[in-house]
Amino acid sequence: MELIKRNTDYALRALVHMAEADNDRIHPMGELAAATGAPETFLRKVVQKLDAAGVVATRRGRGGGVCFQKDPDAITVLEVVEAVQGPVAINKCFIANRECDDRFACLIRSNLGGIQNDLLELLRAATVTNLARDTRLPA
Amino acid sequence: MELIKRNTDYALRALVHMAEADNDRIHPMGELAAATGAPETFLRKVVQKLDAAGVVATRRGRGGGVCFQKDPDAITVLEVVEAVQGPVAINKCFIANRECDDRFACLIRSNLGGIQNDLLELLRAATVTNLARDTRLPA
DNA sequence: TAAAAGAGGACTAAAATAGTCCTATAACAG
DNA sequence: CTGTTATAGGACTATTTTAGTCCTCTTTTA
Repeated sequence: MELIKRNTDYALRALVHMAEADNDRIHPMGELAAATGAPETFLRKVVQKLDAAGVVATRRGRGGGVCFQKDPDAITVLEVVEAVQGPVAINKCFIANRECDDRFACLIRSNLGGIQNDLLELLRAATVTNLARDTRLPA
Repeated sequence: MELIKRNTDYALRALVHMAEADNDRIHPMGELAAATGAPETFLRKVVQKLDAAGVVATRRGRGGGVCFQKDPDAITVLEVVEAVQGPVAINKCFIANRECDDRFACLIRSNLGGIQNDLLELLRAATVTNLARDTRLPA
């Protein structure tokens, strides 16, 4: 099981690519597709979600494309994952704080709830800028 | 996205149910299916994996069923998840330490690697006994 | 006003998840 | 030594999620 699906992976790649550009220029989809290795039509959908979440802004027409709407410093991995994949949970019962319908779901709540919180905290601690910095270092 | 799929959920429920029994008796599949709400034929498969992983032992024939092979104190959530669902990873590139084929996968490695480790650590910290204890407490 | 670019919806393909079913094998009671 | 109760295990099916495509529409600007 992977926490990060392909769409989020593409999103992170695209954001890191953008963060690595010296200036905060606008990046056409075609460029992002080439840089990330994602099919352009698919990446479009991913970027639309980042747009909806206020992470990036897009412009149509000639000279259009994608640029940051938030400072890459302030964009967390959790934010990207949630924007692109939807909510992250340790178990179904945690999504949107849905009420549990039996005691077993609540067993999950009581103890695994801590794990859930810690996991989200981990994902909140990493930002696009972190990732971009690391990428520039030698392997 | 849920970290814990239905099969693991059933496994945890069954193990907690077993841990709650006063004696370490043998539990027939039918009993476990009733206690967990899982379809018996499906639960069978799940338990087989727990057996293969050395978490429980099973006996066939009259009076047969399932019992702990390891102390429930020593059975971690990570162990159960891995036994039933397979490896847990933050991204594909982490499964079985597979080599990355491009720098983006390695971007994921360098920074998200820490998250991966922390996540596994979280799952290692919770045991079946923990879950069973919590379940007995009032909501 | 035509070319370049993203928006958005409907659609399809592939893979993972969740289960079912059927036959075989083991253990034990009588 | 055989019938009954129980798990083993493989093949199969259904459902859902993930991944991707395609086509038409709108926006932008040279």
